[in-house]
Amino acid sequence: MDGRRTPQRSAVMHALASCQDFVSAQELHNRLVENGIRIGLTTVYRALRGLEASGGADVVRDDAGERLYRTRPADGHRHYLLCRACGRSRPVDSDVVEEWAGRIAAATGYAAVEHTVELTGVCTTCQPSGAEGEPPWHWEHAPDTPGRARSCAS
Amino acid sequence: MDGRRTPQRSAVMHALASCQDFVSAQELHNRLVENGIRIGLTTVYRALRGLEASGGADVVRDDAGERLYRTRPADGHRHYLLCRACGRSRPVDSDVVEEWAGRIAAATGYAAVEHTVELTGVCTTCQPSGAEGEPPWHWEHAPDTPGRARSCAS
DNA sequence: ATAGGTGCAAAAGATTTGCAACTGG
DNA sequence: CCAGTTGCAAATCTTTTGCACCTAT
Repeated sequence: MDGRRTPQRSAVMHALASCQDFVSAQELHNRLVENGIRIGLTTVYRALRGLEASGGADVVRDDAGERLYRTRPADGHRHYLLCRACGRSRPVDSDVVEEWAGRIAAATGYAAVEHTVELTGVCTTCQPSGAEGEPPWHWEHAPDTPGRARSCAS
Repeated sequence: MDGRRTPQRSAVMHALASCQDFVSAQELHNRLVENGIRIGLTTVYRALRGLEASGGADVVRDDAGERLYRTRPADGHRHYLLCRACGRSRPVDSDVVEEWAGRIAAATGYAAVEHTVELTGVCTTCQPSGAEGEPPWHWEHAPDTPGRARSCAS
């Protein structure tokens, strides 16, 4: 029901797991190839889709509509706070929201209520020290590519 | 700062406003054309992009990554609960979430924290009466197209 | 053996962009 | 007038699919 075990899939799962942040299918594919792993982009997409379906990964969409994946922590359902500058993400405590969602469901009578919650901001490391208030950049793709400089374990 | 006033833009704004639910640029374009309004799809996209930028409309992405727009209520920032069966949406009280987001921001030190919150479920009208528990459909595109039957004011 | 997996090239779709013609103020 | 708009066609870009070939089990 969940598929066969193949080197490619293991590679994708491992690559995703070793990177504690959200990555796009294409980024993941690049890394795999750079690390000498022969794998097709299509396969990466399929593997990620499988993970998503089986609940093994969380997904968000960046502003451009691209899907970003991240291995889901063992304890299930999670929401994240992403840094718009460096792309790093961290799970946040979302009990309040879970309850809120449940209350809405009860109050409205809607069935099978699901929710999507995403937080984005600029982490302390990325904040232009000294500059108060809002930073000049406005949630576009980073000027050059500092935002794509997600290191992970390569 | 917000552009020139043209019949096309007015048409888009009016069409969007007269439809109290989320619509895609393409759907909106279809309706406009069906109503005898000559307008290019490109223009609809541009008008919606403008509205989004000026805060005149809220945007969500459906499961296929398509952008759906909805006129934003006069009182600003809002979150919605969408029915996965009929596509209808309703604003929900999200003070709790707003506070929660603020708290997270303060606790983590992240700056300029923004949030995205989407709730989806099956409204009472669409719930298969008699059938308890989870409906058989699993958040795919509706079997045929009952979900696209958003009436609005045509 | 054989159902499932893989990868290439091509298809699909939504959104954007180049550009020449048009128009609100 | 003329900067801002429009709309068509063509370009982008991510994700999916057709298909022939491979490989875990």
